[in-house]
Amino acid sequence: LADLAGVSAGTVDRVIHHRGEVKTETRVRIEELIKKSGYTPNLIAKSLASRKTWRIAVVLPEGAGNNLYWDMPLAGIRKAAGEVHDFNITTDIYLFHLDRVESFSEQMVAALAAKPDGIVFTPVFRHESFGFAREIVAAGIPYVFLDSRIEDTHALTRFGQDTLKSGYLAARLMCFGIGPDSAILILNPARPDGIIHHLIRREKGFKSFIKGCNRNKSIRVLSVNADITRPDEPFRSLDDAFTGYPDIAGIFVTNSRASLVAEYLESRKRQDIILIGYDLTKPNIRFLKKGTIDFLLSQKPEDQGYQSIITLYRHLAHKYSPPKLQYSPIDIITKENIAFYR
Amino acid sequence: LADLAGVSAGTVDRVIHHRGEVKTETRVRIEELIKKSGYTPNLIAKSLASRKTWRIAVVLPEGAGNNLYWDMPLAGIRKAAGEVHDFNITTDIYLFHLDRVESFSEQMVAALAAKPDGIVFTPVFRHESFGFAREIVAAGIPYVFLDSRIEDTHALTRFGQDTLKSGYLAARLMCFGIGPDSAILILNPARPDGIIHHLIRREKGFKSFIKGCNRNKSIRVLSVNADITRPDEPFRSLDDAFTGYPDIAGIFVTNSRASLVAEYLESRKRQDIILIGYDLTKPNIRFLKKGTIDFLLSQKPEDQGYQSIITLYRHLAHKYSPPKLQYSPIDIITKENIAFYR
DNA sequence: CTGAAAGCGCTTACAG
DNA sequence: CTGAAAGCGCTTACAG
Repeated sequence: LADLAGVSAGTVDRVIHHRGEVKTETRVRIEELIKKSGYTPNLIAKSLASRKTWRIAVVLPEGAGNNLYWDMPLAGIRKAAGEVHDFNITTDIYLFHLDRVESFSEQMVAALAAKPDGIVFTPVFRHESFGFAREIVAAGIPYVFLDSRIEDTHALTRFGQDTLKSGYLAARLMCFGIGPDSAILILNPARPDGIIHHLIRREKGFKSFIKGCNRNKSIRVLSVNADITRPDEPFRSLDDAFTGYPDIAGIFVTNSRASLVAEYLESRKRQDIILIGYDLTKPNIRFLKKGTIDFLLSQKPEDQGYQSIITLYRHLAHKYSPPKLQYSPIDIITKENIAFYR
Repeated sequence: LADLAGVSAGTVDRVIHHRGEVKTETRVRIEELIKKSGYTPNLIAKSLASRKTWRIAVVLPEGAGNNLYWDMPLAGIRKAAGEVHDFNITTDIYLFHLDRVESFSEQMVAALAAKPDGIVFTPVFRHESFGFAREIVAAGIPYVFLDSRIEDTHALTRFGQDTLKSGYLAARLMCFGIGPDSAILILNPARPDGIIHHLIRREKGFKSFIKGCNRNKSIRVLSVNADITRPDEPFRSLDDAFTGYPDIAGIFVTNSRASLVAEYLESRKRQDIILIGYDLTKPNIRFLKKGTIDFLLSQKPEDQGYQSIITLYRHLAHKYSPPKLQYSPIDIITKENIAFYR
């Protein structure tokens, strides 16, 4: 207690929190004392004494079904929620279905209706997300983007991956291992409504690196979009590609569905093909361990989820201002180091 | 407060902490209530109320001079120390010189003399470390190994890397990129008193993978120990190796001194050689960015330092028992993803 | 064996 | 503009 030096704790509190109602003279005196004594507030006591509580709403795609990816950020969010619970933070989670815009909108509306003090959400649907962001700004609520992101300068911060660089990195690995005079296939797993922005950037990054592939290996690149919602299309697309380009020696899958291609390669006995994909989903890990998938790039989704909550907590409780954009490391995972990333 | 159900807070406290002096009858009643109400103690309040303070002693090699590696765990330790400070933990750091056993012993003695409540140390000198470990056990102080480790079942936990697997991983990358019919050089940077145990294991892992190098590339492996404390020896050893084996196409350096080999390769205009090493030291990063070093494997030393303190805190304050052995992920770092690991 | 009181380092009304 | 009191959810002696 810095009140040993003149005034009462209440007054000291007022100057620390700039709550006015203090004579300039005594304010200055206390400020100097704080500096001189190297006073640093005890956050523990602060949190215990403050009756203030905060509610954070999280709107996230559901991980069930075949989109297991989304269980990972959720796990991180749950962990962080547990840790900040004693600091008077409660966390409410709203899950939506990735294939229905209305589901996203419903959950966002529900989250907003609860009037939270902070929001974490995944703006997968661009148009709608811009609308909601506007609403949230108008309500004066701080918010954080998780995983996806839209160009929005009002967000407190945006967690994500440098998608261009991640395509670059994939190409670097491919280029390192592939033999000369061969072809590479880029597979974009698409949906009826098109390809997600993310994947296009990864493809772009990949292509731009391959162009300058060192050691002049003379590599050709072709790229295919396969609608993964239609059962037979991926296999058929791949068969077509191999017929047209028998010298394909490497395949790059731009999202988490490399396991689909791995199944194909096994069925066609072509495990010699270099296969690179994204994300540590269960099926991907299985094929990585078998050697059918060579590399998986991972963006630490648990960590992103965890950080999104912690950042919001620090902002609410301690007025912390994070950098506007926070990229996760792009981990390179192989059969040999996967054991340490689980 | 669970005392709303019968007794006083003091009594509840006694049953929670098994402090005896409670009639069995009321103890059982309270225990049931705790379960039923889903009571979970507020750690914040607990820490604030408890007058107990703990001191942790950390004994670590000095990072100054040419062993910049050791600054990294230290950074993690400092970060953790800051975070647990409000939880009544103070951290004292004792640095020793890696090239003098006596320095290690002096610092260990000093650390022990302070009678800390927990100890983190790096048992680089095996013989002496066993002796100190015995002393610490006798004093009943919990301790944690950081980075290196010795076979000691009394340690609370040992943080480190699976050195065998890390050699394995290096070989996997080398094998993926190297052309057929070539030779690989393993360089062990040694000291006059021999090679550190660590490096031998890495070499062993590397060799065992290369043996089964896929696609039958017919690779030969030679290994060289170069005394890095003598200025000219590394370059001379490398010249000798290249004279004997002109088809060397890849070099694996078993510790953090890959930058030394990078300098050599640049001076001999042989940047075409694949170079794989360990640790994100400043010079290593520089050569990685230039492309002279192809891959660096990193064991998250900051994270290890950070975790060593947090683990000890959780053990002291909350009786947490960690797993006996904790391996860090082995990150694969390239020019393309280094930016995200700093 | 159990309760009542004081206190951890802060914040929050409420007097004056 | 400033102080004194009460309280956050616990722990720690101290009575009885």
